[in-house]
Amino acid sequence: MSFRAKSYYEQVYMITEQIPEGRVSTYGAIADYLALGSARMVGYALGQSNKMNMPVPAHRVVNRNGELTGRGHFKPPSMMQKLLEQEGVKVKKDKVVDFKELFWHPQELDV
DNA sequence: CGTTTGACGGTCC
DNA sequence: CGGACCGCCAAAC
Repeated sequence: MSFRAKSYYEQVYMITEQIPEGRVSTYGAIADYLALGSARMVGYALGQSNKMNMPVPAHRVVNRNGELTGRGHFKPPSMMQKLLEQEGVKVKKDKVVDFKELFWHPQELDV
C-alpha cells in the first residue's frame, strides 16, 4: 500500500481503518509504518479522527504495552474496552489480553 | 514564523 | 510500581 499524497493525519486514519476486527495495533507500529513522525503524531491524529466523518476504529489502537491509554477520550471512557470486547478482544484492567497475539502491524497491508 | 499541544515511548530513579 | 523527564514532530493558533 502506498498512500502518501494526503496529510499525515489522513494516512493515520486510513491505516487505522484497515485494522481487522478482533485485532489491535499500536501507535508506535503505525508511526513506524508511516516512517514519518513518532507515536505521538498517531495519537494526536486519532484525536482529530473523532471529529471527522470517517468511523475510525480508534479503539483498536492501543499503546505499545497493549493498554487502553486513550480510553479517556471516548464519550464513556469504558466504551473503548466495551467495543474491543464486542469484537472478541478481551480486556483486563485496561490491558489487551494476549496482546502480542492480537497485535496487528500495518506492514500486513504491503504483503 | 514562534509557541503550544498532544490518545506515545523509553529511560531514569 | 509510579512519577518525572526528555525526545519525537505535525498541525493549529
